[in-house]
Amino acid sequence: MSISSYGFSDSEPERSIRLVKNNPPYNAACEKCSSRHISLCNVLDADELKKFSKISTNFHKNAKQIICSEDENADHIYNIKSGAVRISKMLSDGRRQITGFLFAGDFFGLSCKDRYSYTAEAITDVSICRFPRAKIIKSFQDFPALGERAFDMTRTELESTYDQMLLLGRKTAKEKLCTFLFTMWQKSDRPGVTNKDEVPIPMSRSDIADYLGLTIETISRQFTHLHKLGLIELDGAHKVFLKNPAALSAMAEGD
Amino acid sequence: MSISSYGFSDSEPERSIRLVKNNPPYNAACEKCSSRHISLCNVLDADELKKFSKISTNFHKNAKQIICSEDENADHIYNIKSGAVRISKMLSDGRRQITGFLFAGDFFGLSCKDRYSYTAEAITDVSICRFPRAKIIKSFQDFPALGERAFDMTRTELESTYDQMLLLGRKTAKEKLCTFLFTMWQKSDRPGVTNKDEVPIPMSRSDIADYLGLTIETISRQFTHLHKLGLIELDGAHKVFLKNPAALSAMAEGD
DNA sequence: CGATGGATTGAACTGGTTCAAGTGGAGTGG
DNA sequence: CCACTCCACTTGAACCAGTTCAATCCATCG
Repeated sequence: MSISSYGFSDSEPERSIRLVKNNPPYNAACEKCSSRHISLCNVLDADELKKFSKISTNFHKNAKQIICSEDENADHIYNIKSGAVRISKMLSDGRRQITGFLFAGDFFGLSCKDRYSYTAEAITDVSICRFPRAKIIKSFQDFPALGERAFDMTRTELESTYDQMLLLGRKTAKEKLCTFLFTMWQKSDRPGVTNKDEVPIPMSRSDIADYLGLTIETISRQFTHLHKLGLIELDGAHKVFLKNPAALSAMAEGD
Repeated sequence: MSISSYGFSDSEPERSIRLVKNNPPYNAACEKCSSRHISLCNVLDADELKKFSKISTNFHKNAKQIICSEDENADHIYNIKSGAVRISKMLSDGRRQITGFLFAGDFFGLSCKDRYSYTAEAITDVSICRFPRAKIIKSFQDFPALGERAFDMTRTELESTYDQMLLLGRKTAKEKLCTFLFTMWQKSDRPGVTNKDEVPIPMSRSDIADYLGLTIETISRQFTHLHKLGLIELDGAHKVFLKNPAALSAMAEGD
């Protein structure tokens, strides 16, 4: 990617990948970087990558551990190498909104303020790559393509929050769950998932509820309802098979 | 602003302006640019600004006119010079979610892929500055500070969509309206608004409803309710006086 | 002055919540 | 290997915040 494009290429690979299954996997390992920093590093050549890697620290977190907290100093930027992370905000009385689930290849922490405005927690055991804020900013200077890439990903993230606002504000419980399941299905074409109907659901019902603005009971009832409609099969609480992705997608939009 | 900061300055003027009243006005005219492109151009010097201005086209839209539509080719990026604009998404059956209201100084169209993912419509008569997409991308190359500024504003916008997701998913009708009114009050410290309690509400009840994920009836009832609590005074449908901004703010967070 | 259309108010209704009672699967320890 | 515990998940039933439907109000405008 040249600097001139500034991330505004007409073709938008990561968008189409999100919408169409069986394209190159959304979260495939970076071809250049064994650490799977696909999102950020796939614009760098081998030499640049070597330099870039030096500023990072790799670490693990077990499921349920906090990676960073709301109001903490925003000193680091994180890139997920494996596992799943939830990003959430809380009201003082404990009501929670999960703003997104992140997977291998996604990054977070690139906030515009000096403190994080959200909490990031491991859903599963995760492997994470961390960059000091100051150093990655320097890297954006050293490798302009990297900054462009970050900008590009930020714009993609912003677009998807608009979709989520439409979901939260205007969709019914059934439409919300259909949207969630269809999106998870689109993202599920990655290493370790062989059956093309199978969708792993790493998060709890409580997480899904807080992501969709519903309660766990409603989530559970809607799962049962979709099962009775023959649209999904359930295998425990964390594995779903989509029997008719097209119908699910249509239902997700209210059709 | 130097390129090295890449928009990640520790101090965040535009954020604090959003949160604290009586700071330098959020939407003040750009000191360098009579056209009030404050958001984008205030990182440019006079010469750069002159060059930058050449790629833009100025035009007007009357209230209720469409500026750009969902699924239209995203050929332009827009900067609002005066007036108010609503950004919305629709479901096929007509349910609408307004993702944001934009005012003088705000820009939009930058997050879209090759097609706009939302519709922008004039709420009031507006004066707008339009940049061809390809040319503004070239400008980001010519004036790196401009690209950094755009990145910075995009991240700020992303942060505020997280707040809106918390509102849509987890707040009650009363909390939603309090949040809306308090935010409008914070933004209202601009030319033309003299009384510090006065908050102009340019949008209709229907717009507020679609922004907060409610119905017009609920909006109307909550206005009446807040009035009965003595927190606001109403002067017609488009002017509100906040009698106790602090209490309104607390109520907005559920306290 | 009547027509128009947004805003308000009232009353019935309902989708989703809340509260409460099961169910089932994974882990533990005897 | 079974019994026991734990906890996430499911299911049921009552409830209610916000919607829906239906008047009515009221400011603006030709």
